[in-house]
Amino acid sequence: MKKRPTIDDVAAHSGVARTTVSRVLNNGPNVRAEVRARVMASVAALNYRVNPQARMLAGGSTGLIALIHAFELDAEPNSYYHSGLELGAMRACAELGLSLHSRTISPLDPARYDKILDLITRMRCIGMILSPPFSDDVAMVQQVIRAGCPLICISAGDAVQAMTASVGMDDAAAGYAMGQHILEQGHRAITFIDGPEGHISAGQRLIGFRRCVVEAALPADALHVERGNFTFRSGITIAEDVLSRDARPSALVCANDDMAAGALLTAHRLGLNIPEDIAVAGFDDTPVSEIVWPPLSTVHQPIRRIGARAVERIAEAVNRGRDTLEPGFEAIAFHLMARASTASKLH
Amino acid sequence: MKKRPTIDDVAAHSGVARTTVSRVLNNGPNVRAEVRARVMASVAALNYRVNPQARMLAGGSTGLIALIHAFELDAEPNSYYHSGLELGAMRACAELGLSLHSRTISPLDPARYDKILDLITRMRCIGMILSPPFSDDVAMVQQVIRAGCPLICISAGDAVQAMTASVGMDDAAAGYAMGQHILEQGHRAITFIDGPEGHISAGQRLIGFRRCVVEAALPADALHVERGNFTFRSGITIAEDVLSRDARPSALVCANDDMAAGALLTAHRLGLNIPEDIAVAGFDDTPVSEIVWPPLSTVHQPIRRIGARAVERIAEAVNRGRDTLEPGFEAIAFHLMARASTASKLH
DNA sequence: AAAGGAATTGGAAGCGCTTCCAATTTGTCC
DNA sequence: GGACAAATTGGAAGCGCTTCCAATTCCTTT
Repeated sequence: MKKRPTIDDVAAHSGVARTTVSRVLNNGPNVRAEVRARVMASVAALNYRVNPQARMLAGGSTGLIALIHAFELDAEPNSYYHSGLELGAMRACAELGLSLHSRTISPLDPARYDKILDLITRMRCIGMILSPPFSDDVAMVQQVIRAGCPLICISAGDAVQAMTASVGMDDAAAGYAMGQHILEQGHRAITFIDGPEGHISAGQRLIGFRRCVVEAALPADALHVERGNFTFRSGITIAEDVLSRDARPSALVCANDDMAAGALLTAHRLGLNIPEDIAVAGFDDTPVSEIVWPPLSTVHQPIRRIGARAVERIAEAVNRGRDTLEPGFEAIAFHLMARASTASKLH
Repeated sequence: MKKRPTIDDVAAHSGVARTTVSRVLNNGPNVRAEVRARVMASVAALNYRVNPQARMLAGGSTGLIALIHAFELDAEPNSYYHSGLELGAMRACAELGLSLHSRTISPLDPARYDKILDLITRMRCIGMILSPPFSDDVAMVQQVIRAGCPLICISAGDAVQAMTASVGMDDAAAGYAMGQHILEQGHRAITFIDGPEGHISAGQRLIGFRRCVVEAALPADALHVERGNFTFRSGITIAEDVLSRDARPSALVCANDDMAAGALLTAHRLGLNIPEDIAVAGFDDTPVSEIVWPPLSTVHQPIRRIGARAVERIAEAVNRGRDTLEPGFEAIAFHLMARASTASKLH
């Protein structure tokens, strides 16, 4: 029932001025190491946590972070991906006393650059998060950086990674892990259904998967690739084509779960048993993967964690007074979820 | 690029003191109607919006709202339902300058009451949202109310509705709407798969559905009811039973989408055509409903909206200085999503 | 060893708002 | 019509923090 300690309590406890505590808290310069340590000790002793509201008020900052995602007619509007990203980002914002403004913009909107710049100029947001496919739009990234807004891109490609920070799961590694899993199950004739052309994550997943196959020294024709577009429908139609050929593969790996769900459906319709006749796997571990039969093997993409990290990275940079994030990619750990849709035919 | 107007700008513009503006903004007493109107006009003219951070700081309130959901082993941890509720609530909180603390508690935890009370006493939250099944735990509701914490329950039953406010979709009306849709398609032999025993929403859906059937003056045996438990698995097994009987129904209505997805699977396995041989419908409109074949007819439950309303209601009450919400149920509009899984056999 | 500068620390003003309390106006009663 | 209470309004003190600027201390120089 006690009141929370304030910065003044910390100051009194460590015998310095409030200003000095503030400096320590904000990684400010000009504080002796000894003093800094003493203040930190007091912070710990009193279990002090800054009041973000007071900080924002005094600092005059809006504390606003913009999360931009693309509106695409193809994709369902409440997609698991976007919700997860937003929820993760929101939680992190709440933790840090920031606020999140999430906005959907069409990649075809001619005014899209202006809209984004407006967020920076008029709404004065202190940082921005771009999700795919905006996270790979070099021109847009350039504009934002030039406007002096700390920017982090979700699952960006190489070009953007060289310009600013990016977070995401290591899709190539995930593809590789899936490759290992599939090969372990004894499959030697595999079809991989890729995502839409130019989609970074899908491309990386394939690259990793292929690398695994190549390293296993399988014949070149062990792996076939088809192009899908991430939708359930495309999973259905491509699987119809693939599974009705003479030389049917024994495993069908799809670059996301929705297509895998479609493939599963087609397999059922063709009277195939899963995984005995055909193993199926996806990527992302969206809720669908447990609402299909058999439960789908997939790679869990920690999308909320990714959203949260994006916010944290921006907050760190801002606290350090930087208006640009260190270029490079930060990988968030993924997990292979081996479920019944790929259970081994060998055991 | 202009700075946002402050309360002092409004005060100057309307020729009163800052204090008076504050009173108007907080619905305080002792303000002449004429003055109130003048201030409101200035607020509108300047497009003024209070700075929630400053308000919290000065008011000394934590601005914290607790969202409690139950941790259940059966349910998937990232369920669409919980995420949606949380996201909606978070957005509303952001809008209102509040913060949300969402917490999962096991309904079996012997310390669950203490944990909840702790949130009120120690964390000093200004309001609480209980989601099912906690929203129907009369003892818990009583405790929270007695602790003087404004409480709103999601989709509560009658007993709780008499004690505090509740929001949700009108499940009985949704059931009725689904009944109308199913009857319109010409079905006269229907099986309804109910949710777990005691589940308020599932029960209401059935009640509404049954009322529709009764009003249509169909014979008593037109509607059969089976008990499911909301899981995909239970949809599969119950459908196996129901669909392999001699007198197979022509429509299978499930109290949620997950069970409907299971039923759909079973129907495929049994070689039935959907919707020709058997129509299938669900409730909720979760993403699965478009990741199955054929796309599932269902009732869209605006779960984000519900979360947002819950927060708004608490904020309203708190602003008005009340520590208890008006008992009663607030219904959020739903929409029937008629898709291919119930397309008419008549047309 | 004295002066100049850099590094470190503290004082104090204010961010935009609520709220206690005092000041002013209005209404009421005999 | 004057005294008193009630209603209405305004002044001013903070809420917990950042930040400008002045004060102090510590090193370097020459």
